[in-house]
Amino acid sequence: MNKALNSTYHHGNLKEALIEESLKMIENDGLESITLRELTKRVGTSRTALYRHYSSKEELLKAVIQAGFSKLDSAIFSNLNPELNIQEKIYALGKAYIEFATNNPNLYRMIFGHETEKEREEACNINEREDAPSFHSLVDIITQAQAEGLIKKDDAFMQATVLWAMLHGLSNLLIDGHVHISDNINVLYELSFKTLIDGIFIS
Amino acid sequence: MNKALNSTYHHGNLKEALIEESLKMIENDGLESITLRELTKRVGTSRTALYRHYSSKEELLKAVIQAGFSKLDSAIFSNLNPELNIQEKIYALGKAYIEFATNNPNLYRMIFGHETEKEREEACNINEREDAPSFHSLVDIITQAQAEGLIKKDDAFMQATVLWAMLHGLSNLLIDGHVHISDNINVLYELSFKTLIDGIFIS
DNA sequence: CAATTATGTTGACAATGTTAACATAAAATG
DNA sequence: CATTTTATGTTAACATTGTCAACATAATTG
Repeated sequence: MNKALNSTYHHGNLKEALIEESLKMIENDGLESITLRELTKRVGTSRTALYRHYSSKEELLKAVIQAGFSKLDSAIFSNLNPELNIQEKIYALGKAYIEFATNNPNLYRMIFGHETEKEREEACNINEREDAPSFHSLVDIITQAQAEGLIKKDDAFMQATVLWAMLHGLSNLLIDGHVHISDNINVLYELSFKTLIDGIFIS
Repeated sequence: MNKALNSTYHHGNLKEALIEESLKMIENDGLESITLRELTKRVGTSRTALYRHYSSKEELLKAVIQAGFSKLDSAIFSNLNPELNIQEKIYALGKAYIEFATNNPNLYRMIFGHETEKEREEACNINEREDAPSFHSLVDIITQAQAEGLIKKDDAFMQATVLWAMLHGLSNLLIDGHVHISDNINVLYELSFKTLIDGIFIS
């Protein structure tokens, strides 16, 4: 920032600035609003300066997605009170997840929805993705809960996936306007969590 | 089709043909592959002919989305064996849902993921959307199940949403490559359904 | 048949991502 | 320190794309 006032032929930290500005634009006006010309204008460089740091727009957006995942991760886990018991932890974590999605709808949609065909194919070939480090934490929590006899003994990875699917689905339905219960999000989440505990069916 | 060989200044059923071809292109090469020039070339008209039927590309895609939802609806409900009991019905319906998504990933992603900002805002103002007529059927099934004492008495709309969220989340995770269990989809679905019945937690 | 409407075509334009050629600063090297 | 190399930024140009205006042709209506 100390260079901001000088005559700066070199920006200084263009690479990071592009991501920061992209995040802002995405959340303010949606992914569509990101055009290289507008983005670089806001950052204060010429339109093509970013090609020194990213080989294409796609590549830049990939980096933005990674940054977005980091934000999601930290939103979920950084404020997690360690004194909670496991059930409370999962409850809080799920709630934080959905709150992140509804508070940052454009970003959430982007990080989960914007993969190129190529990337998707790659993704299917690679067995370990670092998409969601938080997912591994979730598996750990569930494993621990199983050990403590709180959660049914089953494939913890699968159980984590079921939980994630519920949160992901709920988030998407909410932010894409398929469910209209703006003031009842809590009620919906409560029921979801209750379902996770007991199911919907009467057994 | 009888006009296909004539010198056809007028296409005949361009409006529908555009949707059909769009659906093909989406499923073969993804939404990105749809460019008006390519689309109209395939259909056999000039680039701008479609403006006599749709006011913009967006408007055309909206129609495609509607067609996509119809396909989803019919995939879920048209093959639903009426002799199944309610639990089996919900199981079958959920399975059909996920199979549709995994068999038509690009289309599924599109119908749920491609809303303009404007549309989203509209969506939030309108209380009744005809997105998912199937959703209403689902609410009905759940209501009926409640009456028969099979499902816990709670807000059926909310319960349907929870179920939908699970299916939607599962579908998205699978088709976007966030979960890598290509051959274990059934196992994952089984666990999801079991969770719906009994929950994950030990109570 | 004449006139009106519906539908299709052609040429042009602005916006966008990208590349090539050039410019300038910073870093490395002697 | 001087020079060379590398990193970073700029400008001009291009192909692609969605869209529009003006024109052309068919279908429909009177």
